[in-house]
Amino acid sequence: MAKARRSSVQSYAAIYAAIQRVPRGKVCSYGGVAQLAKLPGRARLVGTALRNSPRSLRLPWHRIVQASGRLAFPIGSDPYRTQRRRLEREGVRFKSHRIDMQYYGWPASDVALDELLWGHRSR
DNA sequence: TGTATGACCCTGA
DNA sequence: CTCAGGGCCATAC
Repeated sequence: MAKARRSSVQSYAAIYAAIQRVPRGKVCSYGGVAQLAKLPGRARLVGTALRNSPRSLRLPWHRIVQASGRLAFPIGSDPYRTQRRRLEREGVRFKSHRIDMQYYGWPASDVALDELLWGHRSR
């Protein structure tokens, strides 16, 4: 069976929707967004989608960081400073160019992720 | 049509 | 901590 693959347009939509869900003051990794968009293993696509995202969507793009807690842009670069400023304005603290994902990461656990993916308490 | 390039990630050394 | 290797794959040229 060939893996059913959504068109990139559909994937982008799912990715943007996932990004919109990240709460203020929290951050999510590229891979995390991919999972939320039901595109596991495709973190790279999230970066691509973000890079090509229209300003009109007003996405909270700054809340997407690397799984390591570092920003994807080179330290000191213009976009790095912009993203960091926007995060700090929301209360996200940096420790030597790094964010504590245990503390600021969202969703907070695999269980929380499941609920987001499959809905609350299927029971 | 082939190759290169990335706003990535994980594992293992 | 760094580094390499393998996976991922839409885009650009």
